Amino acid sequence: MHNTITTFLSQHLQLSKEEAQAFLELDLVKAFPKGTVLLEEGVLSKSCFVVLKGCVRSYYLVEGEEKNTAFYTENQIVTPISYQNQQPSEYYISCLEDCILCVGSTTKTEQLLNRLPHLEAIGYQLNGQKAIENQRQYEAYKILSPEQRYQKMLTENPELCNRIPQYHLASYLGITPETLSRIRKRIVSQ
Amino acid sequence: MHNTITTFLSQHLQLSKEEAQAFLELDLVKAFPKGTVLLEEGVLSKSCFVVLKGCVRSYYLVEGEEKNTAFYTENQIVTPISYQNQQPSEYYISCLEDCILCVGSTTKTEQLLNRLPHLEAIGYQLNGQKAIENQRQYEAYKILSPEQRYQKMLTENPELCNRIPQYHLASYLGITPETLSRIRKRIVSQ
DNA sequence: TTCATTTCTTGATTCAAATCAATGGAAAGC
DNA sequence: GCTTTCCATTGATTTGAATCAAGAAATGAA
Repeated sequence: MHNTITTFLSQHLQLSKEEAQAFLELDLVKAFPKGTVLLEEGVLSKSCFVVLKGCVRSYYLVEGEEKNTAFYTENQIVTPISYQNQQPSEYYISCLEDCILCVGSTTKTEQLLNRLPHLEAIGYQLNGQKAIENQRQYEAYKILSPEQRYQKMLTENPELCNRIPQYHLASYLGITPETLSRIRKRIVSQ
Repeated sequence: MHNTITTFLSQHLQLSKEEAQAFLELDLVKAFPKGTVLLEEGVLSKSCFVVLKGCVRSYYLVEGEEKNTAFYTENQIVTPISYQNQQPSEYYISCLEDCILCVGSTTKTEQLLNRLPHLEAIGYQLNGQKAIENQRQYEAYKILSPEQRYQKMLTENPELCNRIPQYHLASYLGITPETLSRIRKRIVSQ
């Protein structure tokens, strides 16, 4: 387990051994079975997460329909808007698979920042990257047709396309499962 | 002019007089006539902007069609992705109206950060806010119907709806001008 | 293995927005 | 002023995705 965490950390943060140790000592890692709801609509988020193993999704509930907005897999950071702005969440987050997550809270983050002040600059960078990524995704969604969005997904995230049930993928792509099925048929027969 | 800048600054940054002075001394403010292209596809962006007066839009050129992705008006910050990651831009930015802009460059930003190191933390915050804003916009676009998107625009940004030609607004909303016209008709007759 | 549940596919129909085409108005240029 | 160009509206038609409705396949549990 410690190994998984340090692997993740080294990929993102270039920490010294002491620094990595600081992370481990905070005891942040927890396991969650498939289906666990990590955050509910209307609730204040107390935690952010890093996926060490498994898959997490976020989704809005609109007129009884779940609308997936993101999937998070190994080494990805899940920071609910509600966690950042301390407003009630507008969406849900739940585990698509059995998960092992690094769970962060404001107090633990504070402790960490106290021990490792230079992490603040890294957070700065991560926020900037996140802003860019969100903008790109938004623009790609607007510009591309459903079929093009699926093609993009296929090339950029082939593993995810196999890992996730199609109806979840369809919801994420903003189409019905039926339409996704037909798109796939079209692509195969070309 | 200086007044406009200091007004903007005070709204965002809570600067001392000395700090505000540092901004002014860098001579960042320029005027651009309507139609000026501030950034072209394929080009490396050398500048970021703050709109002091006027309106700026960003758009992709897809198969000869302009697809608007954002409008920026007074006091809004325009940071091209290309400026941040120093990759060729995938989209255009141009002036919808005659504009007065505060123009930032990497060298000027450096000078500023040298004089006012505490601005770094503010940039940190702004990045975080931007990330949230982008995410919300993306999710709203996915969840809402064209009509709902227009309604949202109307309530959140009524001035902009009057300020911008409808066909630009339609492009931004991801619909044709004809459809927007029909949506407007529907709403009025209710 | 069998049964049940969940997920995916296929077909027929409906519906909303795009497209095509024309007209009416407003702003810009002379 | 008038003309021209650009923009908004309206109508008729087409199109692509949603919906409705069955089945088929895969997955999981007993």
